[in-house]
Amino acid sequence: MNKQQLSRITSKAKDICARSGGRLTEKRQRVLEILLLSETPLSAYELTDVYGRACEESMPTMSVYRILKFLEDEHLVHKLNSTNKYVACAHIARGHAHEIPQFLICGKCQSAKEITIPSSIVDNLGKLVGKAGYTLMNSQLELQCLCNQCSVGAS
Amino acid sequence: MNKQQLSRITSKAKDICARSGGRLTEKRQRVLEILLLSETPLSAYELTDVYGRACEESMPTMSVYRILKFLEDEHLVHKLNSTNKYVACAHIARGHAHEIPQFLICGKCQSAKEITIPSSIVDNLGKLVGKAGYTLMNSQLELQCLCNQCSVGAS
DNA sequence: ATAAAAATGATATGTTGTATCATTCGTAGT
DNA sequence: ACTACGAATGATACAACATATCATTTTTAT
Repeated sequence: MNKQQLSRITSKAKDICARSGGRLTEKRQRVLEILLLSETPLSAYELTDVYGRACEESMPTMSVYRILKFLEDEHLVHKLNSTNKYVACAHIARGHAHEIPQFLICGKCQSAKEITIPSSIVDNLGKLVGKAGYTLMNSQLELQCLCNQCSVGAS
Repeated sequence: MNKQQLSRITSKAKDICARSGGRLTEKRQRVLEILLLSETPLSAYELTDVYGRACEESMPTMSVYRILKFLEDEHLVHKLNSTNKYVACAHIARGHAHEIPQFLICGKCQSAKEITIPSSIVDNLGKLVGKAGYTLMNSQLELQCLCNQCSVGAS
């Protein structure tokens, strides 16, 4: 991602926050940028480290958690529950309808790709869940995968 | 679950362990029984507490983790990654083909129901993942739901 | 009986996340 | 510009989840 793309995204992110009455402060923006630029999802503590090295000043982990919560509430960041790590939303630049995201997580290189599953599949899942006596509330799936690059290079 | 059912399951579990060269020791069996009898998934530390109260002797949490790992390896127990809790496999008594389980987790009462998703849906998911440049390695889904009982009683 | 292997205990520590109170920063109203 | 208020952040403590490592006990095979 180049600087122009990055600034386009953060600008869009500012709009999104403003529309909901929030503010994308400098620190929040920096945290978001770190996630946008990261090849892999990061834990809150990893983020703290990266922030400290990148910004010449450290931030308490507590603040990182707070900022992550803010960004999650704005749908700018998603948490991967299976790995306890955080990723920037892949849809900030375009419309950002914040549908429920699904993730493909490579078990080797840890990369995570955000995809949107066709509603037909989600509907089928919902029906199945209904038959089992439950109601689907949230369908953020996190699928353990191998990315093609890691598949090819596999020993 | 009554005593007879329980003993049928633990007997079956012993067979499963024996076939793979493992042993369902008394402590392992007790841990499994606690999970079989629990209404909800339990964390390792909750299990430690329950064990201590039920068995008149305490077990270090480290041992609980080891036993859980053993039981997971034998496919007698599953870990819910989204909640860091553990459940007994629902299929020990019958064939126990240990297919990949999926879970419906009630966000209100915390109950978890293990289901098997038709291979057609899993296949569709797999194709989708393939198009995105990944290979599906494991499809234990954990779906956040509301169970019917909690839906009805909802305020 | 004994040695080897498996299981468990004890202790320390690493990782993830929350609670709470203090302080700083931004903005609106005067 | 001043002030008061709320939002944001800092500092500190601690809770919950998990692993590393070495010691001890139990089981199994010879």
